[in-house]
Amino acid sequence: MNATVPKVTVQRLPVYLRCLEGLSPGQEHVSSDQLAQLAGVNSAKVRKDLSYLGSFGVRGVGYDVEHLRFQIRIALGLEEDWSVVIVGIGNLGRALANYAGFGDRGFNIVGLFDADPAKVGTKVDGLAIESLKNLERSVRSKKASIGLVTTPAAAAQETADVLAAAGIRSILNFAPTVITAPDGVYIRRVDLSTELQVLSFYLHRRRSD
Amino acid sequence: MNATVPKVTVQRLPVYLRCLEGLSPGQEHVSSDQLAQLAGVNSAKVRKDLSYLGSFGVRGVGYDVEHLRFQIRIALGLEEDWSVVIVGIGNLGRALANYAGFGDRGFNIVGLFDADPAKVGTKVDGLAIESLKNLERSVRSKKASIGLVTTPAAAAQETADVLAAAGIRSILNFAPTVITAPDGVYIRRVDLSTELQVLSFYLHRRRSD
DNA sequence: ACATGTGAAGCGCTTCACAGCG
DNA sequence: CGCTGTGAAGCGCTTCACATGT
Repeated sequence: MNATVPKVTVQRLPVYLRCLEGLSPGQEHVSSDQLAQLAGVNSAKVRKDLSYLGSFGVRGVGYDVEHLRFQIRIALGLEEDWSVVIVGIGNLGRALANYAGFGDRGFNIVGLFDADPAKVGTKVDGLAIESLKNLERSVRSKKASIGLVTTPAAAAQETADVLAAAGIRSILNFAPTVITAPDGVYIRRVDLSTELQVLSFYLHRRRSD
Repeated sequence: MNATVPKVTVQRLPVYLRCLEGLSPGQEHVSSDQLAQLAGVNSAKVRKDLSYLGSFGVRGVGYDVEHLRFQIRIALGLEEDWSVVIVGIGNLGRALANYAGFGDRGFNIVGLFDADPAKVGTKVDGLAIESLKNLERSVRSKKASIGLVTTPAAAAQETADVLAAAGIRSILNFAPTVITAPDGVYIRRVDLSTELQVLSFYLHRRRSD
C-alpha cells in the first residue's frame, strides 16, 4: 500500500489535513463525501488518495477523524520537527519570518540571512539577521534541512548553491527564476508573477471567446 | 492551432517568457533545446507547448526571440493592463503591495483593503488602505479584475464572496484554506504551509527509504 | 442500508522518433 | 545538415461503477 504515493496526492494531503482540523471538535467520523466537499475535489479522489496511505476507513461509517489526521501527519512527516532557514530578508522574507501559522508548528525558523551588511544584526521577530558567511556553519549546527529563497532573481541560483553545499535538502524558491540543485536536493518553486500571468491568460481568453 | 492550450502549458508559458527576457540582448534566435535547459524541462515539451500558440519556429534555426516573446505575451494576455486589488494588509499583503517586480508591468495595484479600522487610511507604497465598505465601489470604478486574498483563513471565504459580488473575475488566494466562488470567477491557490508540508513528505520519505 | 476500497476504463500530458523543411 | 512540428505510443492520474464489508 505504501510503496508509491502519486505526486498529486502528496499535494492534496495537506489540504485534507487542514480540512480535518477545521471540523467541529465533536465530530468523530467523516465520509469521503464530506471531506471532498471541504477540500474542493470529488469523493473518488479522496478515497483513492487515502487508500495510498492504508485502509483507514470503515464501510458504512467513514473515517475516524482523529486516526486519519494522525495517519496523514505521519505520512507527511509532520511528526518530526524541521528546521528552516530563510535567505533574503526583504519584504517577502520578513513576511515569511513573521508568518505565525507556520505549518501548524513542526517548522521552526532557525536562521535568517541576508547579503546586505546594513541588515545584518537587526532582528526580525526576535531572530537576528546573519551574514551569508555564517550560513554553512549555522545550517550545520542547527541541523536545518529546509531553505526558503527570497532573494532577488539574480542571486537565487548562487543562494541555492550555497544552501546545497551547506547540506540543505529541500528548497522553496520564491525568486522569479528557475534554479537547479544537485541530485538529492528537492526544489519547489512558488512564483507570484507566474500565477498572475496564468490568471491573465484565463481572463484574456474569456474576454475573447 | 489555438483552440485549447493545456493547463500545464499555460503554467509553463510565463517561465519561457522569463527565460527569453533573460537572454543576452544580442541573441536573435533560440532553439527549443536552449530554452528547455533554461526553463528546466525537456525540448520536446518546449516544442509541443509552443506549437499550441502557432508555428513560430524556423527549422534548422530555432525561434526568433523577439517574435516568440511577443507571441507568448499575446497568448497570456499581457498586452492588456490588469488592475489588481489586495484584501488583507498584514505582512504578506504589505509585501505583495510593495512587490516591485510585479509581473513585468501590466499588473497595476489599484486598491488595498483591510477590515481593521486602525489600518484604514495608512499608506503602503503610496496607496492608502481602504475600508472593506469601499471595496465594491472601488473595484467597479477602477475596473479591477484580479483580487489577491491575503486575509486570515477565517475571513477568506467571505472576502472571496465580496470580491465576486463586486465583479472581480480572478482570485489568487494566499489564505491557508480552500475557498469557492461562483462560475465565471477563476481561483488559484498559493499556499505556503502546503508547500512546506510537501517538502516534509519528501524529506521524510528519503530519510526512511 | 450505507460508505469504503479498487479494478478497469477514460483522459490528458509527456516523451519518442522521425518526417518535413529551411 | 539541423531543428522544428507532430503523429503515435506511453504513462500517470481521474473517474466510474460495483463488489465488499459492517
